[in-house]
Amino acid sequence: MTERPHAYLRVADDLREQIKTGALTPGLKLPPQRLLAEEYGVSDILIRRALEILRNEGLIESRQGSGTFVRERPPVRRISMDRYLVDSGPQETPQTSFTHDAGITWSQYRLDKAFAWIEADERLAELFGVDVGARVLERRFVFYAVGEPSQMSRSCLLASDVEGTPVADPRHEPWPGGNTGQLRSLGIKVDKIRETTAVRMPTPDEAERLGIGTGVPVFSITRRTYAQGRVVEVADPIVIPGDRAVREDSIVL
Amino acid sequence: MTERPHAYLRVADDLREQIKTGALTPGLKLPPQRLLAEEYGVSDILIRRALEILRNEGLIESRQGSGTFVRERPPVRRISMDRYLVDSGPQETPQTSFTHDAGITWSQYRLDKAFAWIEADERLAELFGVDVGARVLERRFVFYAVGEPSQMSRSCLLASDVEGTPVADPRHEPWPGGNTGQLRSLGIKVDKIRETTAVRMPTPDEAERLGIGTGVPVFSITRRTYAQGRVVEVADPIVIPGDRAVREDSIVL
DNA sequence: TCAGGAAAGTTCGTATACGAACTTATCAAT
DNA sequence: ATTGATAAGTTCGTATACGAACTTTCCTGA
Repeated sequence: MTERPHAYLRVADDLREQIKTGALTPGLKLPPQRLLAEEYGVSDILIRRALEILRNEGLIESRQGSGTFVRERPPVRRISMDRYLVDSGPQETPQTSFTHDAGITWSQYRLDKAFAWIEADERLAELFGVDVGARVLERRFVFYAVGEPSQMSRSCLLASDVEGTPVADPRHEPWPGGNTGQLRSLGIKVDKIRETTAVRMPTPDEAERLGIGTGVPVFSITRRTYAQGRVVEVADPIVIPGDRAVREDSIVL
Repeated sequence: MTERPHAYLRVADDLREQIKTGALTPGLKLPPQRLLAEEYGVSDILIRRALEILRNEGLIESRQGSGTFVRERPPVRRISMDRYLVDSGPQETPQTSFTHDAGITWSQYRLDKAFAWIEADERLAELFGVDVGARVLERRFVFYAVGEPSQMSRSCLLASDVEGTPVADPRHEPWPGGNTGQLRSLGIKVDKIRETTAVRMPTPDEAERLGIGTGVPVFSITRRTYAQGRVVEVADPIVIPGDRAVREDSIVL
């Protein structure tokens, strides 16, 4: 690391180094900004800038009125397209794509849900391949694994497919077998799933619901579920905290 | 968007909105901070904070002594595992997985490279499935598409495979057909590729090389290339700016 | 006409300062 | 012993201020 000309960068570099090497261990509380300013011999505003940089990098977390802490690294969850195989497979034990990925059992699983009938806006209509204004069942979920929020999503189904069926009834969630299971109960056989994965910073709302700092990036996945050549389900977006998940993909040539 | 209690967030929101809606078009120069401060009726330091947020989001770019400009939005690049099919396919026109993804021709493609012989550290050894300390050819690349840096990576090959071959000679980069082509030239037939995709904030170094703000998240991909059941190449990490790329994946049930 | 340099404009680094908002620790009163 | 109020500690929002470093414009002089 070459000598930095700017004091706040030097401070940031130094603290980052200490965190990376483990001199500052996760969960540890940093000295108050007052002290840091004194130690480094710079004004408080430079300390604040340095801390903001580290906060953006996801290395630290500030709690107002309490202090600044080195962030804990939560366990990693592996997301793979294979999870959709369990949805459609035999159901010895109840599972969904989510429980599969999170590596948890049905009983450690919980979700918040909110159903609504809406009209497809431009984006949704394009994803579905239907006209704008088409009636759609919008289902918003927040998934918890062992109490920790670890995924939220908005999943949509066409009213023409599900209106008046048990699938449209929130009380049946969570549904063993997940989306694919639900669709199968309607006689719709899912044959292809496409996902578009983007990465971005969370909205303030997402950050709060997922219990992450606003400096932690997220996966934002758009999923299209196909059956007989048409789109039967659209999830847009599926939001997953980036600090506790990785995608796994493979190709055989 | 609800009313924000904090002035600098209001300013940032307002400017962001103007950029998103196109009221401020790419390339345009913003009013100087002095004027902005006056317009919004806040002190200059709040303007600076607001601008820093937008800079981190990759929306604007400040040139010292000159002004602050709305950034040009680079086109979105789609990353899919399909790109590895090109590598191994017939070579009518030279291509690599990178040119395929970026949707560019060979001539719009350029890369910086740096080769070195190193000894495998713990992580690398585990990825390869060899002993720590094994000799490895480390190749660092920065890929440019139409002049814009859009990917950087560290790709490693085992010395036992490549030492003394043309593949180990930097002058042969870029190699038509990419990694797979190189390995084929050594008589190694790639049969499987696995990728682990994480999302995180860029290191300061990565942000600089990729020309992104430190607030723009990146894809960090670890790739393992297999042939006959062993790992013949490891790319760790492949770093791709999150503001100009999305992953595309699909599964057929 | 052209080169050189000064002047103006601009972002950026940095300091001091004060109070608001929030959390934690302390201590007193019931 | 439990509760409730108070104080201390801490981050955060915000203001003013000055000069450094850099870029662009413009003017001067040959």
